[in-house]
Amino acid sequence: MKLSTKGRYGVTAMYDLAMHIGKGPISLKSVAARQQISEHYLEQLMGQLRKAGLVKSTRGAQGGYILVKQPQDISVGDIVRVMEGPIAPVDCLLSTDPGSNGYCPRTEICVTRNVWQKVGESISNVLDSITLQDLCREEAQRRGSATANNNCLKADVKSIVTNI
Amino acid sequence: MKLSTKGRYGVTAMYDLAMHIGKGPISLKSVAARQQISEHYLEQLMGQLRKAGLVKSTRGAQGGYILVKQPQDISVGDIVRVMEGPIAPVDCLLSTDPGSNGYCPRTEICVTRNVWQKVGESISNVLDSITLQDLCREEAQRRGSATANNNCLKADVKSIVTNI
DNA sequence: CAGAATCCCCAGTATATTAGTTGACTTTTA
DNA sequence: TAAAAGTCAACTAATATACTGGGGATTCTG
Repeated sequence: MKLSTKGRYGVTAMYDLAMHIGKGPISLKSVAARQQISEHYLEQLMGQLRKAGLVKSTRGAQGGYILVKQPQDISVGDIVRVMEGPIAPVDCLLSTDPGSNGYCPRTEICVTRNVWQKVGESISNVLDSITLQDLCREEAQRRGSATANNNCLKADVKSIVTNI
Repeated sequence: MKLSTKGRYGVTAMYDLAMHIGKGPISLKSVAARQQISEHYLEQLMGQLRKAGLVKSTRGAQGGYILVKQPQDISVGDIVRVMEGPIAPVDCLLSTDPGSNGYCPRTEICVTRNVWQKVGESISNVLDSITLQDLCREEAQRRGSATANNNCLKADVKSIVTNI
Protein backbone atom coordinates (compact mmCIF):
# COMPACT_ATOMS: atom_id res chain seq x y z
CA MET A 1 0.00 0.00 0.00
CA LYS A 2 2.74 2.44 -0.87
CA LEU A 3 2.43 5.49 -3.02
CA SER A 4 5.16 5.56 -5.64
CA THR A 5 7.43 8.54 -6.13
CA LYS A 6 5.38 9.39 -9.19
CA GLY A 7 2.44 10.32 -7.03
CA ARG A 8 4.55 12.00 -4.39
CA TYR A 9 6.70 13.98 -6.81
CA GLY A 10 3.66 14.90 -8.85
CA VAL A 11 1.93 16.44 -5.87
CA THR A 12 5.11 18.10 -4.65
CA ALA A 13 5.80 19.63 -8.05
CA MET A 14 2.25 20.89 -8.41
CA TYR A 15 2.44 22.37 -4.94
CA ASP A 16 5.66 24.10 -5.94
CA LEU A 17 3.95 25.59 -8.98
CA ALA A 18 1.08 26.73 -6.79
CA MET A 19 3.51 28.44 -4.44
CA HIS A 20 4.96 30.39 -7.36
CA ILE A 21 1.76 31.24 -9.09
CA GLY A 22 1.67 34.64 -10.79
CA LYS A 23 5.41 34.65 -11.47
CA GLY A 24 5.13 33.36 -15.03
CA PRO A 25 6.40 29.98 -16.18
CA ILE A 26 8.40 28.10 -13.56
CA SER A 27 11.26 26.05 -14.93
CA LEU A 28 11.54 22.38 -14.22
CA LYS A 29 15.08 22.97 -13.11
CA SER A 30 14.06 25.28 -10.29
CA VAL A 31 11.27 22.97 -9.14
CA ALA A 32 13.63 20.01 -9.18
CA ALA A 33 16.25 21.92 -7.20
CA ARG A 34 13.83 23.21 -4.55
CA GLN A 35 12.10 19.87 -4.11
CA GLN A 36 15.21 17.75 -4.53
CA ILE A 37 13.89 15.66 -7.38
CA SER A 38 15.84 14.35 -10.36
CA GLU A 39 15.25 16.90 -13.08
CA HIS A 40 15.03 14.40 -15.90
CA TYR A 41 12.69 12.16 -14.02
CA LEU A 42 10.46 15.06 -13.05
CA GLU A 43 10.31 16.02 -16.71
CA GLN A 44 8.57 12.76 -17.51
CA LEU A 45 6.08 13.30 -14.73
CA MET A 46 5.34 16.84 -15.88
CA GLY A 47 4.69 15.40 -19.31
CA GLN A 48 1.91 13.30 -17.85
CA LEU A 49 0.46 16.26 -16.00
CA ARG A 50 0.58 18.33 -19.17
CA LYS A 51 -1.19 15.66 -21.22
CA ALA A 52 -3.81 15.44 -18.50
CA GLY A 53 -4.40 19.18 -18.80
CA LEU A 54 -3.32 20.14 -15.30
CA VAL A 55 -0.32 22.24 -16.37
CA LYS A 56 0.63 24.25 -19.43
CA SER A 57 4.18 24.53 -20.68
CA THR A 58 6.13 27.24 -22.41
CA ARG A 59 9.20 26.24 -24.37
CA GLY A 60 12.44 28.10 -24.83
CA ALA A 61 14.43 30.35 -22.56
CA GLN A 62 12.42 31.68 -19.62
CA GLY A 63 9.97 28.89 -20.32
CA GLY A 64 8.53 26.48 -17.82
CA TYR A 65 5.23 25.31 -16.42
CA ILE A 66 2.18 27.00 -14.98
CA LEU A 67 -1.00 25.63 -13.48
CA VAL A 68 -3.96 25.58 -15.83
CA LYS A 69 -6.50 25.96 -13.01
CA GLN A 70 -6.49 27.86 -9.75
CA PRO A 71 -4.93 26.08 -6.75
CA GLN A 72 -8.34 25.83 -5.06
CA ASP A 73 -9.64 23.96 -8.09
CA ILE A 74 -6.94 21.29 -8.13
CA SER A 75 -7.20 18.53 -5.55
CA VAL A 76 -4.44 16.17 -4.53
CA GLY A 77 -6.72 13.41 -5.80
CA ASP A 78 -6.72 14.94 -9.28
CA ILE A 79 -2.94 14.78 -9.34
CA VAL A 80 -2.59 11.32 -7.84
CA ARG A 81 -5.07 9.89 -10.36
CA VAL A 82 -3.04 11.29 -13.23
CA MET A 83 0.23 9.96 -11.84
CA GLU A 84 -0.89 6.59 -10.53
CA GLY A 85 -4.15 5.78 -12.25
CA PRO A 86 -7.50 5.25 -10.60
CA ILE A 87 -7.49 5.02 -6.83
CA ALA A 88 -8.34 1.38 -6.16
CA PRO A 89 -6.40 -0.84 -3.79
CA VAL A 90 -7.33 -3.92 -5.83
CA ASP A 91 -7.98 -4.25 -9.55
CA CYS A 92 -11.33 -6.00 -9.26
CA LEU A 93 -12.83 -2.68 -8.18
CA LEU A 94 -12.13 -1.21 -11.60
CA SER A 95 -14.08 -3.35 -14.01
CA THR A 96 -17.59 -3.40 -12.65
CA ASP A 97 -19.57 -4.55 -15.67
CA PRO A 98 -19.60 -8.23 -16.56
CA GLY A 99 -17.96 -8.89 -19.89
CA SER A 100 -15.48 -6.05 -19.53
CA ASN A 101 -11.83 -6.98 -19.41
CA GLY A 102 -10.62 -8.07 -15.98
CA TYR A 103 -14.09 -8.47 -14.55
CA CYS A 104 -14.03 -10.82 -11.58
CA PRO A 105 -16.87 -13.33 -11.68
CA ARG A 106 -17.08 -13.27 -7.90
CA THR A 107 -17.75 -9.53 -7.81
CA GLU A 108 -21.32 -9.93 -6.55
CA ILE A 109 -20.55 -12.48 -3.88
CA CYS A 110 -17.10 -11.48 -2.61
CA VAL A 111 -17.12 -10.17 0.94
CA THR A 112 -13.50 -9.06 1.01
CA ARG A 113 -14.12 -6.95 -2.08
CA ASN A 114 -16.36 -4.72 0.02
CA VAL A 115 -13.48 -4.14 2.38
CA TRP A 116 -11.21 -2.92 -0.39
CA GLN A 117 -13.99 -0.81 -1.81
CA LYS A 118 -14.40 0.98 1.50
CA VAL A 119 -10.66 1.52 1.68
CA GLY A 120 -10.62 2.99 -1.80
CA GLU A 121 -13.50 5.33 -1.06
CA SER A 122 -11.87 6.45 2.13
CA ILE A 123 -8.61 7.25 0.35
CA SER A 124 -10.47 9.10 -2.39
CA ASN A 125 -12.39 11.14 0.13
CA VAL A 126 -9.22 12.31 1.82
CA LEU A 127 -7.37 13.09 -1.39
CA ASP A 128 -10.30 14.86 -3.02
CA SER A 129 -10.88 17.01 0.02
CA ILE A 130 -7.40 18.56 -0.05
CA THR A 131 -6.57 21.19 -2.67
CA LEU A 132 -3.29 22.82 -3.59
CA GLN A 133 -4.60 25.97 -1.97
CA ASP A 134 -4.99 24.11 1.31
CA LEU A 135 -1.35 23.13 1.12
CA CYS A 136 -0.27 26.67 0.32
CA ARG A 137 -2.34 28.02 3.18
CA GLU A 138 -0.85 25.51 5.56
CA GLU A 139 2.65 26.46 4.50
CA ALA A 140 1.85 30.14 4.85
CA GLN A 141 0.60 29.55 8.38
CA ARG A 142 3.64 27.48 9.23
CA ARG A 143 5.92 30.30 8.13
CA GLY A 144 3.89 32.80 10.10
CA SER A 145 1.26 34.57 8.09
CA ALA A 146 2.58 38.04 8.93
CA THR A 147 5.89 37.61 7.17
CA ALA A 148 5.08 34.90 4.67
CA ASN A 149 5.42 35.41 0.97
CA ASN A 150 2.15 33.68 0.32
CA ASN A 151 1.69 34.03 -3.38
CA CYS A 152 -0.85 31.29 -3.44
CA LEU A 153 -3.24 33.23 -1.26
CA LYS A 154 -2.61 36.44 -3.12
CA ALA A 155 -3.52 34.60 -6.29
CA ASP A 156 -6.69 33.53 -4.59
CA VAL A 157 -7.67 37.13 -3.92
CA LYS A 158 -6.83 38.04 -7.47
CA SER A 159 -9.03 35.28 -8.82
CA ILE A 160 -11.90 36.39 -6.65
CA VAL A 161 -11.56 39.90 -8.02
CA THR A 162 -11.37 38.53 -11.54
CA ASN A 163 -14.47 36.44 -11.03
CA ILE A 164 -16.66 39.31 -9.84
CA MET B 1 -1.52 2.36 -4.11
CA LYS B 2 -2.27 -1.27 -4.73
CA LEU B 3 -2.58 -3.96 -2.13
CA SER B 4 -0.44 -6.95 -3.06
CA THR B 5 -1.83 -10.45 -3.22
CA LYS B 6 -0.12 -11.09 0.10
CA GLY B 7 -2.55 -8.82 1.86
CA ARG B 8 -5.53 -9.97 -0.15
CA TYR B 9 -4.79 -13.67 0.17
CA GLY B 10 -3.98 -13.27 3.83
CA VAL B 11 -7.35 -11.71 4.57
CA THR B 12 -9.16 -14.21 2.37
CA ALA B 13 -7.47 -17.17 4.03
CA MET B 14 -8.19 -15.86 7.51
CA TYR B 15 -11.79 -15.28 6.51
CA ASP B 16 -11.94 -18.86 5.28
CA LEU B 17 -10.64 -20.11 8.63
CA ALA B 18 -13.22 -17.96 10.41
CA MET B 19 -15.98 -19.47 8.28
CA HIS B 20 -14.87 -22.95 9.36
CA ILE B 21 -14.26 -22.23 12.98
CA GLY B 22 -15.11 -25.05 15.38
CA LYS B 23 -14.37 -27.74 12.82
CA GLY B 24 -10.85 -28.44 13.99
CA PRO B 25 -7.72 -27.70 11.97
CA ILE B 26 -8.43 -26.60 8.39
CA SER B 27 -5.92 -27.80 5.84
CA LEU B 28 -4.13 -25.37 3.63
CA LYS B 29 -5.14 -27.50 0.69
CA SER B 30 -8.84 -26.96 1.29
CA VAL B 31 -8.42 -23.22 1.86
CA ALA B 32 -6.38 -22.92 -1.31
CA ALA B 33 -8.96 -24.86 -3.29
CA ARG B 34 -11.95 -22.88 -2.01
CA GLN B 35 -10.27 -19.52 -2.42
CA GLN B 36 -8.42 -20.37 -5.62
CA ILE B 37 -4.98 -19.55 -4.32
CA SER B 38 -1.76 -21.38 -5.13
CA GLU B 39 -1.31 -23.83 -2.28
CA HIS B 40 2.43 -23.47 -2.02
CA TYR B 41 2.29 -19.71 -2.11
CA LEU B 42 -0.42 -19.62 0.53
CA GLU B 43 1.82 -21.79 2.67
CA GLN B 44 4.36 -19.01 2.87
CA LEU B 45 1.71 -16.51 3.81
CA MET B 46 0.31 -18.77 6.53
CA GLY B 47 3.86 -19.06 7.86
CA GLN B 48 3.88 -15.30 8.40
CA LEU B 49 0.50 -15.37 10.08
CA ARG B 50 1.64 -18.19 12.32
CA LYS B 51 4.81 -16.36 13.36
CA ALA B 52 2.70 -13.31 14.09
CA GLY B 53 0.51 -15.38 16.40
CA LEU B 54 -2.73 -15.03 14.47
CA VAL B 55 -3.06 -18.73 13.61
CA LYS B 56 -1.92 -21.99 15.15
CA SER B 57 -0.90 -25.00 13.11
CA THR B 58 -1.18 -28.73 13.64
CA ARG B 59 1.14 -30.97 11.67
CA GLY B 60 0.51 -34.39 10.26
CA ALA B 61 -2.56 -35.99 8.76
CA GLN B 62 -5.80 -34.19 9.64
CA GLY B 63 -3.64 -31.22 10.53
CA GLY B 64 -4.13 -27.67 9.43
CA TYR B 65 -4.64 -24.19 10.79
CA ILE B 66 -7.01 -22.63 13.27
CA LEU B 67 -7.49 -19.05 14.43
CA VAL B 68 -5.81 -18.23 17.71
CA LYS B 69 -8.36 -15.54 18.62
CA GLN B 70 -12.09 -15.21 18.05
CA PRO B 71 -13.18 -13.71 14.71
CA GLN B 72 -14.53 -10.62 16.46
CA ASP B 73 -11.08 -10.03 17.94
CA ILE B 74 -9.20 -10.12 14.64
CA SER B 75 -9.46 -7.06 12.42
CA VAL B 76 -8.59 -6.88 8.77
CA GLY B 77 -6.01 -4.32 9.80
CA ASP B 78 -4.27 -6.87 12.02
CA ILE B 79 -3.91 -9.20 9.07
CA VAL B 80 -2.85 -6.59 6.54
CA ARG B 81 -0.15 -5.31 8.90
CA VAL B 82 1.29 -8.78 9.24
CA MET B 83 1.26 -9.38 5.51
CA GLU B 84 2.33 -5.99 4.24
CA GLY B 85 3.98 -4.23 7.14
CA PRO B 86 2.82 -1.00 8.74
CA ILE B 87 0.07 0.89 6.96
CA ALA B 88 1.81 3.98 5.65
CA PRO B 89 1.50 5.24 2.09
CA VAL B 90 4.98 6.79 2.29
CA ASP B 91 8.02 5.68 4.26
CA CYS B 92 8.71 9.03 5.90
CA LEU B 93 5.69 8.41 8.12
CA LEU B 94 7.42 5.47 9.76
CA SER B 95 10.52 6.94 11.35
CA THR B 96 9.28 9.82 13.43
CA ASP B 97 12.20 10.39 15.76
CA PRO B 98 15.24 12.28 14.49
CA GLY B 99 18.32 10.10 14.37
CA SER B 100 16.40 6.94 13.63
CA ASN B 101 17.10 5.27 10.33
CA GLY B 102 15.25 6.76 7.38
CA TYR B 103 14.18 9.88 9.24
CA CYS B 104 13.40 12.67 6.82
CA PRO B 105 14.91 15.98 7.90
CA ARG B 106 11.93 17.81 6.40
CA THR B 107 9.45 15.98 8.61
CA GLU B 108 8.51 19.06 10.61
CA ILE B 109 8.12 21.39 7.68
CA CYS B 110 6.73 19.17 4.93
CA VAL B 111 3.18 20.02 3.98
CA THR B 112 2.63 17.05 1.67
CA ARG B 113 3.60 14.70 4.48
CA ASN B 114 0.45 15.72 6.30
CA VAL B 115 -1.57 14.61 3.31
CA TRP B 116 -0.07 11.13 3.34
CA GLN B 117 -0.50 10.94 7.08
CA LYS B 118 -4.20 11.63 6.76
CA VAL B 119 -4.47 9.01 4.04
CA GLY B 120 -2.71 6.46 6.22
CA GLU B 121 -4.95 7.19 9.20
CA SER B 122 -8.01 6.92 7.06
CA ILE B 123 -6.94 3.54 5.70
CA SER B 124 -6.12 2.31 9.19
CA ASN B 125 -9.49 3.42 10.50
CA VAL B 126 -11.33 1.47 7.86
CA LEU B 127 -9.24 -1.68 8.21
CA ASP B 128 -9.27 -1.65 12.00
CA SER B 129 -13.03 -1.21 12.10
CA ILE B 130 -13.74 -4.41 10.17
CA THR B 131 -13.32 -7.77 11.89
CA LEU B 132 -13.47 -11.30 10.54
CA GLN B 133 -16.77 -11.66 12.29
CA ASP B 134 -18.16 -8.74 10.28
CA LEU B 135 -17.18 -10.55 7.11
CA CYS B 136 -18.75 -13.79 8.26
CA ARG B 137 -21.93 -11.98 9.22
CA GLU B 138 -22.06 -10.28 5.86
CA GLU B 139 -21.65 -13.58 4.09
CA ALA B 140 -24.31 -15.20 6.25
CA GLN B 141 -26.71 -12.41 5.38
CA ARG B 142 -25.88 -12.66 1.73
CA ARG B 143 -26.67 -16.36 1.74
CA GLY B 144 -29.93 -15.70 3.54
CA SER B 145 -29.67 -16.02 7.28
CA ALA B 146 -32.47 -18.61 7.49
CA THR B 147 -30.62 -21.25 5.52
CA ALA B 148 -27.02 -20.19 6.01
CA ASN B 149 -24.46 -22.44 7.55
CA ASN B 150 -23.05 -19.62 9.61
CA ASN B 151 -20.43 -21.30 11.73
CA CYS B 152 -18.82 -18.04 12.47
CA LEU B 153 -21.89 -16.73 14.26
CA LYS B 154 -22.47 -20.00 16.02
CA ALA B 155 -18.92 -19.78 17.27
CA ASP B 156 -19.72 -16.30 18.47
CA VAL B 157 -22.59 -17.59 20.56
CA LYS B 158 -20.39 -20.36 21.88
CA SER B 159 -17.72 -17.89 22.89
CA ILE B 160 -20.26 -15.75 24.69
CA VAL B 161 -21.40 -18.78 26.62
CA THR B 162 -17.82 -19.73 27.36
CA ASN B 163 -17.05 -16.25 28.58
CA ILE B 164 -19.88 -16.10 31.10
C1' DC C 1 21.98 35.67 -35.60
C1' DA C 2 24.37 32.76 -32.26
C1' DG C 3 23.89 30.43 -28.29
C1' DA C 4 21.91 29.53 -24.06
C1' DA C 5 17.89 28.02 -21.77
C1' DT C 6 14.10 25.54 -22.00
C1' DC C 7 10.73 21.83 -23.03
C1' DC C 8 9.96 17.20 -25.69
C1' DC C 9 10.56 12.45 -26.87
C1' DC C 10 12.55 7.88 -27.12
C1' DA C 11 15.30 4.42 -25.37
C1' DG C 12 18.03 1.94 -22.10
C1' DT C 13 18.95 0.00 -17.33
C1' DA C 14 19.85 -1.45 -12.48
C1' DT C 15 17.31 -2.87 -8.68
C1' DA C 16 13.58 -4.63 -6.18
C1' DT C 17 9.30 -6.79 -5.69
C1' DT C 18 5.77 -9.91 -6.83
C1' DA C 19 3.85 -14.11 -7.30
C1' DG C 20 4.83 -17.79 -7.63
C1' DT C 21 7.45 -23.00 -8.37
C1' DT C 22 10.38 -26.89 -6.96
C1' DG C 23 11.92 -30.04 -3.92
C1' DA C 24 13.60 -32.11 0.24
C1' DC C 25 12.29 -32.90 5.12
C1' DT C 26 9.46 -33.63 9.44
C1' DT C 27 5.39 -34.80 12.00
C1' DT C 28 1.12 -37.16 12.86
C1' DT C 29 -2.78 -40.11 12.06
C1' DA C 30 -5.19 -44.25 10.29
C1' DT D 1 4.07 -48.01 7.49
C1' DA D 2 1.98 -45.12 4.12
C1' DA D 3 -0.52 -41.12 3.29
C1' DA D 4 -1.60 -36.59 4.69
C1' DA D 5 -0.32 -32.75 6.32
C1' DG D 6 2.91 -28.63 7.79
C1' DT D 7 8.13 -26.56 7.44
C1' DC D 8 11.99 -24.72 5.26
C1' DA D 9 15.11 -23.10 1.77
C1' DA D 10 16.15 -21.96 -2.73
C1' DC D 11 15.19 -20.69 -7.39
C1' DT D 12 12.69 -17.95 -11.15
C1' DA D 13 9.95 -15.27 -14.67
C1' DA D 14 7.72 -11.14 -15.18
C1' DT D 15 6.90 -6.60 -13.99
C1' DA D 16 7.42 -2.04 -11.99
C1' DT D 17 10.23 1.56 -10.20
C1' DA D 18 13.21 5.22 -10.48
C1' DC D 19 15.94 6.64 -12.73
C1' DT D 20 19.97 7.99 -16.75
C1' DG D 21 21.38 9.39 -21.48
C1' DG D 22 21.09 11.52 -25.72
C1' DG D 23 19.19 13.94 -29.41
C1' DG D 24 15.80 17.27 -30.98
C1' DA D 25 12.80 21.48 -31.25
C1' DT D 26 11.61 26.03 -29.63
C1' DT D 27 12.20 30.55 -27.77
C1' DC D 28 14.42 34.38 -25.56
C1' DT D 29 18.58 37.39 -24.99
C1' DG D 30 22.91 39.73 -26.14
